[in-house]
Amino acid sequence: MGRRLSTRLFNVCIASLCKAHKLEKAESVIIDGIRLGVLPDVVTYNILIDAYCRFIGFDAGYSILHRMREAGLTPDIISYNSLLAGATRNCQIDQSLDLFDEMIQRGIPPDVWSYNTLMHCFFKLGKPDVANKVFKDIILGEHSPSTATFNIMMNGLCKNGYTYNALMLFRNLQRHGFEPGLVTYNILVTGLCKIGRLGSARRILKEIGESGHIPNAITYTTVLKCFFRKKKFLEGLELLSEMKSKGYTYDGFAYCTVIGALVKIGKVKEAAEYMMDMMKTGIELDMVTYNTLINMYCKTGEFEEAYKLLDEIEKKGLECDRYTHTIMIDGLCKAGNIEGAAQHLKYMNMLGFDSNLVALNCFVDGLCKVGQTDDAMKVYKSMEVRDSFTYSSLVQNLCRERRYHSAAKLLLSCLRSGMKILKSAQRAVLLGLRHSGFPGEAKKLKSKIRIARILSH
DNA sequence: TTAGGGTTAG
Repeated sequence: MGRRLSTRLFNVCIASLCKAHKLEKAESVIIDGIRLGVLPDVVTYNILIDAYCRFIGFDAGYSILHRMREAGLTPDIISYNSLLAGATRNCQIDQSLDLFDEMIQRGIPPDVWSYNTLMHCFFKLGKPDVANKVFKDIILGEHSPSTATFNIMMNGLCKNGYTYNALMLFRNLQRHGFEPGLVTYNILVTGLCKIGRLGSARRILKEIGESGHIPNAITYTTVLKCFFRKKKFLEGLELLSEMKSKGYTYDGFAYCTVIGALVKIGKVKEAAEYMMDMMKTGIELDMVTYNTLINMYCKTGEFEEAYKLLDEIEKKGLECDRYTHTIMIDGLCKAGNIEGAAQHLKYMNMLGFDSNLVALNCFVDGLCKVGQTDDAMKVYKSMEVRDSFTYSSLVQNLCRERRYHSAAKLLLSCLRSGMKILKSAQRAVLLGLRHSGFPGEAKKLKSKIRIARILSH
């Protein structure tokens, strides 16, 4: 009894170290434990499999299985399901299928979790048809489906562009007595918001209330994000105050949504208030949170604060990502510090972030804004990949300098490459040509635009 | 052990 209890406590300790990403420490605790006579059991190894899969990779997780056998222990269904989850996280379907073979061979029959994970893997690979076959197999097979089976199915359908099918499945299940949990509702709300069906999303939100569930951070941030994306700022702010009046506690995700949205609509003062709130709660800042804050400081021109955060990130052992660099480059450009932006771009390339389209687009726009349009054109010509942002920005800036013929040329090459361009950029070129004494050119351009559009469809 | 929300540009 004493021995079992200490192994359990030992596993709790290993699990919390693994959760905190401290794998080396967890390993050294295991060694200490062995010295003290507490031997790792199947649960210990299962915790390690999951952590190694999550933080290092599938192969590292799989190697724990060997260690387990060497220690004289037999992997169980949880060991295999953790490995399946690891393979699914990286969309390694071959490894998943090999694991199924291995499980059957070793006399550990896959359970409903194994099939759920397999179905999830096919959805992640963008193969909803195969995923659907797995789903049918679960329904008709010997295992009864779990709530997660339906959740993974509905989530997979939404992510693969079949949100309405997910909604139909949901209604069908409800008719058969299925009682959705908050996760199910959130999956549907997310799916509907992603395709812009705010009305339907709101109906689901109402149903959540009627079902007796209480919407959580995820529900709110999802709907909030959708309001802001659809430029329904007023409704977004109303929802925000509703959340506030309900005494709703935010987490890091919710704070990022709110701060990001407020910065976007220029309400930086309010954004800063939310930032202070967030700091008070003592939330552990991750890269996304840092990026959100750096973006806020860049937009208010407080670069010193932004650089302080960059130092803090480094001290914490975190690594800036492409968002961080893009935010810095855009911020410096917007503040007119094109030199600083160019330097940061070089620094970013030095770090190995070599094909950052968004950062280059910001730089091109920044160069135009300080009147260095020819330099912007040079950068544009050197770019391996361009998108609708690149062209829209250049065309608009060329028009501002009354260089309508160059703008027209770029406009056409954009449309001829099958990309869209901002309507306002198109209008600027056509109006510019017309009003600067080239109405004939404008007319010709209009026809060319029409043909380019037809050909690109 | 599985599933859901957050950060960048015209």
